[in-house]
Amino acid sequence: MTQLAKKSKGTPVVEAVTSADKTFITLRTDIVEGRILAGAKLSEAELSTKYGVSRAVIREAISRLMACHLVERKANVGARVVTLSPEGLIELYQVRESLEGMAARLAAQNMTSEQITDLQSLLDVHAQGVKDSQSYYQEAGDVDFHYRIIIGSHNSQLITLLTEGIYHLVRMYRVQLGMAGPRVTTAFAEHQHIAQAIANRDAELAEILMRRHITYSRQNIEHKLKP
Amino acid sequence: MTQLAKKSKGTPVVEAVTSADKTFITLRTDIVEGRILAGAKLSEAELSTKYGVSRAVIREAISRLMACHLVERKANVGARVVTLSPEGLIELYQVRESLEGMAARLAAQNMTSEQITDLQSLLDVHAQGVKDSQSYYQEAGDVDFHYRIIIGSHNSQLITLLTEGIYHLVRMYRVQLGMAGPRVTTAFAEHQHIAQAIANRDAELAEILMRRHITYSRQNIEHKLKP
DNA sequence: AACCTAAGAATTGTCGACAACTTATGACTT
DNA sequence: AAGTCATAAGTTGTCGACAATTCTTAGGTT
Repeated sequence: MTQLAKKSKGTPVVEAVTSADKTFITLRTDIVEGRILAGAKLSEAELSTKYGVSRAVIREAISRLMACHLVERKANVGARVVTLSPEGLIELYQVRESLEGMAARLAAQNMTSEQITDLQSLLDVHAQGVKDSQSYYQEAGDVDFHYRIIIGSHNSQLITLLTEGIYHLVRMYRVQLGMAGPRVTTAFAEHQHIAQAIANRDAELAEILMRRHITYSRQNIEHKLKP
Repeated sequence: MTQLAKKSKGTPVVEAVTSADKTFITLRTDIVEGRILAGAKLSEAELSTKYGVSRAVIREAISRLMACHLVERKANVGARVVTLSPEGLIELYQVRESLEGMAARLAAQNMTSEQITDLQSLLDVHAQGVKDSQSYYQEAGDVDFHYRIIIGSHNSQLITLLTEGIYHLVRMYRVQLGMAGPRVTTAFAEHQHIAQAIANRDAELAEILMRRHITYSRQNIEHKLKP
């Protein structure tokens, strides 16, 4: 009886979690946070003994990592963590600029007023963090801000694309290439302007500001990479 | 010896093809072209006997279909072809508008002059097809036009996202929702303008025209869906 | 020494069987 | 009759073994 959490009769409280799920999550965080390096080989036998599960489970987990574009696999050769190039990170930011720009536009149109007030109160909390310069929480806060706008777009295709795919990739690139978190202080002001545009339901402006915000981040990265 | 095609010594001419590869491709075309209907269950045992392979192969193929967002799977329940809603198709077109708009902009900057002349000669061929109104080839031609611009963006993240993911989804939605191919005659003129902007290396205009082009397609679909 | 060849080792792909879970069936209670 | 519960049947998840392929290494040839 591994499935404990059920309502008395009807639907389960949480989705069923297989050991492949857990292995996938574990591997994903290990890759994203750099404990498994870029280009590293994912040996099925090795991982199998390490996590105490069969190779089938490992293969399942690797399949999902491939779906996230975090690893690549060649037939009869094996799976490797994707190798990172500075150009690849730039390309990713171009995609982000486009998609998150649209997310901001749709968010201005589709966010509920409750979601908007939540977004603004989130920024109030961040304002305090900026003063105290708690860089760790600012990294998480940045993710959180963008995440809420993505969700606020109410476009499920877009949400899936960004939250299940691109975001993990961006985080991995940042860690692997030794980038610190986002530009803290300046970025915060940009966040405020974006939130204001959304609150005003100004879709065009929200898109422009978000694109510019991400463009700045990209340029910031380009500058660090090619001094 | 299933791997025939090798050079005398070095790298194989074609990538190795596993039976999971073939099963995946077969299932994908069956789904995209509507031979397996939306919402249909993909029973592992059934497919296993149908294609004469083990369940492991079927599971591998289904994993890749999930990566394309063509099927969804719940743990201990099974995989189903994604169910289609008109809203979902609209959402997809919003994503396309954003991504292909960027593709056009990048193509104007990055396409080689050879790629550009190829693109223009493709349109010359299409011009003939429009006269003869060969609707089948125009469907393929539309795909081909967009495909070349995507490739011309030279952004590998974007290329993967569109060609391995979104395009198959769009085709499936179109078939399932009984949409005919794209708006033939008017769309052709739009293609010509986009190609011209790219040839002129006018990135901004190329993006605007492409976004407008896809917006028109979306509105065309919205009109057909809600009369 | 460099290069090709062939056997051996190691890894991935595929298979069939069993375990765990979900759904369907039917008896039992109120 | 409706609902609950237990059992049965069917499906998916996991496992270990074998087959097919790739990589390694030792040997021989020029």
